[in-house]
Amino acid sequence: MDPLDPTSTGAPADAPADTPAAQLGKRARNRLAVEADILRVAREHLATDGAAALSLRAVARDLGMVSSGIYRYVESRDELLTRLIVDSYWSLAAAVRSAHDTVPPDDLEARWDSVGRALRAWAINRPHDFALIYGSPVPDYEAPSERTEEPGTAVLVLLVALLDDVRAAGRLADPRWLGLVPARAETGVGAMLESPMFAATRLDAVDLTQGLAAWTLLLGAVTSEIFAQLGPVPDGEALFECLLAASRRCVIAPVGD
Amino acid sequence: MDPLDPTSTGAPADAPADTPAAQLGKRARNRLAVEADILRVAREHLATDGAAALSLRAVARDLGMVSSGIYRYVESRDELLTRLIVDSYWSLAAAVRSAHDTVPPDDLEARWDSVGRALRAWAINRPHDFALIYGSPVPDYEAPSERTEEPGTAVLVLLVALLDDVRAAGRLADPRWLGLVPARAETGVGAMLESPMFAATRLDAVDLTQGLAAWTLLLGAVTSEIFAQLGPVPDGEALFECLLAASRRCVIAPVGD
DNA sequence: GAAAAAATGTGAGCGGTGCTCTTGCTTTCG
DNA sequence: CGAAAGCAAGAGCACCGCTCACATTTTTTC
Repeated sequence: MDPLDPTSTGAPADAPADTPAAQLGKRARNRLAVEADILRVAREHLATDGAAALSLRAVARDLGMVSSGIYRYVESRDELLTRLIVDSYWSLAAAVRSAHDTVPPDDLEARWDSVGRALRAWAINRPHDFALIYGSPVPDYEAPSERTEEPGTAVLVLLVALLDDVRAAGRLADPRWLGLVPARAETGVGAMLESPMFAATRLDAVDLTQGLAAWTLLLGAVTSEIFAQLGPVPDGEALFECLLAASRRCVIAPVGD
Repeated sequence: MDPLDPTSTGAPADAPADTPAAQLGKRARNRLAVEADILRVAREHLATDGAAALSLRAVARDLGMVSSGIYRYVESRDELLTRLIVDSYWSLAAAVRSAHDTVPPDDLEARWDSVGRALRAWAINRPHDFALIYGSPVPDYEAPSERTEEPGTAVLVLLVALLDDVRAAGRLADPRWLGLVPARAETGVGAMLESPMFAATRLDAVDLTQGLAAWTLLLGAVTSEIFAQLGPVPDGEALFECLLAASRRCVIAPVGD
């Protein structure tokens, strides 16, 4: 609207140095703000009432807009759920990565433990987000894999790198500890190794299966605690430390071995 | 009522041979039939659309009754959910127990494996029921513990007995295998041993923690597969066998040890 | 057997949901 | 400036859980 700004009619594409929002028209600026608001309010509702109770009408109401108005910004309830899921994945990945990056790379045990503890801490702080990505899938809804694949595997990518470091250091636990039958491991996960995720590694099917056992135990420990599947546990943190150590042993051999 | 009653899975309550129902008035007889019908139809809806999509109106419609009429038989939607949950618990317990009872009691490994395989098979056959009891809790609803506690712990009771047999046979895996710190295990699960569930056993905190690690790994393996947390896995059964063996090793020492 | 009581079926109705469509208005762009 | 696109608002549809008043039927009680 403002003709005084000669750049306003130019390509508002991107690559602004400073104040990117100022270059956009009031319409585009408002859209960004509203989209952010929707996600923020939806997050609040998610944290207080859970995913199933998430209501577009309620979000719109909180934002002072008419119920139908929110559909200008959100395609559907499922699409909002997808945004929240992607958001949660990134949040978890960031938490895990930042915790992992504070420990020295050569301390393999500490790296595993930091990932496990960060996962548990994140899940305790945001149980509904945890349920969103690791709980039962929302019925009649499946997240579009093209949007969730990358953030969803971010944590696994980090663990695969760690697993490869363990292998490179010759510290992989003896597969016989887990009673692993190589042939069965091969048929079970062999094809997974084709994934680009493992391109930079020298892991084989047995290594990967060990890693999956450790990850399954770790995630199972967090899931069990968050969903209270065992009822009230006296000291959840102590129990988790036990299970964390057990999961660590699945992949990393103790020093005196 | 008989917990392992096969009719609890939803078979229509036809009058048995000895016809105890014949002694009741037509009103009481009809009530039993309608209650069974409701549970059966609700099960079908649960299997096709999931728990979140379960609708009392739809169940009533399928039964040819007016939507408000169903409230003569069901207190609320949550109460119907509770019935389904209790039903699922018993169904799982029956499946696991019947599988377990077909193997000789002195074959400890086979007993563990049979439990694990029965759990997985049941979960694959009835994924929504599995999600109902081991998935994310339904928001704004918590199952009344007085109704779910007994069926919910039935599988654990069986595993605790197995664990105690493993201990009695001197076949418990070395706790160092899992890197267990006794003091931490004590604080973590010590108080759980007070439960009457462990009254007939001689298990200590370390034994129990080992068992919890095994159970967590086992349940995590099934959860991961049912909820497809790892994406498409080439051969789910082979992978499960690997994880099943790993979970078994958490509690039972291999023979040549 | 008649009357009272309890259980059951019926329909209207309340407030909530996701979502669509139409109607105007404002901003943006050629 | 005018056309096009984006937007707010409201009405409306079909569904949901749940309540209530009312008529009917069965059971119990006198």
